[in-house]
Amino acid sequence: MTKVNLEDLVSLCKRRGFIYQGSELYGGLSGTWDWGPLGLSLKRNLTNLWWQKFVEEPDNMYGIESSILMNAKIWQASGHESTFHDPVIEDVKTKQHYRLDHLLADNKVDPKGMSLEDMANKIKELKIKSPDGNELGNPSRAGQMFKTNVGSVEDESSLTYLRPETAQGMFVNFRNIVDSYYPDIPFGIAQVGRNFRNEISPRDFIFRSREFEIMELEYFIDPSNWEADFDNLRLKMREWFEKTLGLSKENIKEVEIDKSDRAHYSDRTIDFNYKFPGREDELAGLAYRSDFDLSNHQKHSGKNLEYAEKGSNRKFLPHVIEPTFGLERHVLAVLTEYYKEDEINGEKRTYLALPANLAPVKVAVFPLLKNKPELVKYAHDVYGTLKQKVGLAMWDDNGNIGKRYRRQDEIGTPYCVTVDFQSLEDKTVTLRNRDTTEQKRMTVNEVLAELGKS
RNA sequence: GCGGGAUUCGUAUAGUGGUUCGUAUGCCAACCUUCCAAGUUGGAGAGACCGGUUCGAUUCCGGUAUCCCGCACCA
Repeated sequence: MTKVNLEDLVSLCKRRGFIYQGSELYGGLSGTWDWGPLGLSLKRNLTNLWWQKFVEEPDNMYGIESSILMNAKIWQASGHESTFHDPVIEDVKTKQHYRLDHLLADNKVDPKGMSLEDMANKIKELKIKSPDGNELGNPSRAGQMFKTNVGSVEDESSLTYLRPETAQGMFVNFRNIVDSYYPDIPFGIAQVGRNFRNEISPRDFIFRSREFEIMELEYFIDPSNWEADFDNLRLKMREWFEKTLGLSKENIKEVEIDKSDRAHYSDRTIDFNYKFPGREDELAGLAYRSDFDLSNHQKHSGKNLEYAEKGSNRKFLPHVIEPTFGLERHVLAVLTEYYKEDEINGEKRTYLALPANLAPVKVAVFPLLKNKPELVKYAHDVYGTLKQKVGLAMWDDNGNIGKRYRRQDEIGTPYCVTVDFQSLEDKTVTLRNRDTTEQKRMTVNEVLAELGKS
């Protein structure tokens, strides 16, 4: 198995036009990434596959797209306004920052519900020192939500945030979906969207950035049998990783999150970790959120969010199971999984063994020789036909045939079609397979059939 | 955010207080080439940014930005 290191991936992504550093021309902006044509194509293919599997295939899923700017009250109700601003305190000597609430918890004080001042006072009162044994200074909050103002006046009343998660968009539309469709429980609301978090230190290429996309599902259930629903979703997620994306079992690890690390309202949370280059970390998660979100919104909005069961008098707040998928992390996982090296005639070859439904370019077409107009002309015709039918096709007549194959290998194009002299006589072309490098001679129609299979 | 290191053509690198910043590869063009990075010729392309020292700075110094490694943070 080929071992990948992150630098090789970053270099390939930049060189071949997958992913660039954000604002690069002006020295960059930490934690932002710009997607080039191939990266975007890969990302969209991935999103489409996800949408197909989790939204279109089942018949109880409702896809939505909620706005990034939302009423600030939503972030109060969800608890983000308080918990997404981590309280920290400074060691006056080392200038290190420590989590204020964690220090208190370590000293057997429950920080829940305490204001920043209360917590700081408690530190003074108990004469708590930093882990290095130094005095602690002023408390502050490490803000994780991007603030902005809606309207022309910039004051408290116009303040809101760029959403730090997509989930609330689904919860606040729960009633809309019920009113429009009145689906039977269980049903799900799904969306793919951008999120913004002012991370302290974005790291590891696109793994942790300040602006990122999440593919997410809120599955509304009857709480009486949540374990079964949870397990079904867990299996479905495994199917997605292993069957749809073809990620190998050894690279995916399910991790049960301990009660102490779980949100207090959750009875079960699983992380799906992937073996990224140099580290194993979270790719997706599955959390049982109980009725935490709906009951909070019911309380804060004052609106009744109960679901009235059909054919009975029962009314209840559905519980929620939430599968979450980091889109950029999926791109990184897929690149990691399919980055391969082998040898052809003693020369190293780098290629992306991407499944055809993920590959940014499905097929490339070349004339065997560039300086023979009749070859070029016919190859152009073939290219035109394929492009019309397949869409994601690429033309290349640069250098020699070997170079073109290698170039396509590196961006993961599964098939290359070459027009040679025999093509002019019998209208056949060669179809070259990326992974085996084998070639088969066939007509253009047969090529289309072959492409249609994958 | 803290500590350490780094930043030179797209990529990977070399070297230098003073003439035109070298190389490989990639890229572009021409020629050549009848299937896996062949060859020839030509071409474009670089010292992150802002200051300071100096007659002169890509080189030395400071700041900023970004990246990498640790810590911390996040999930």
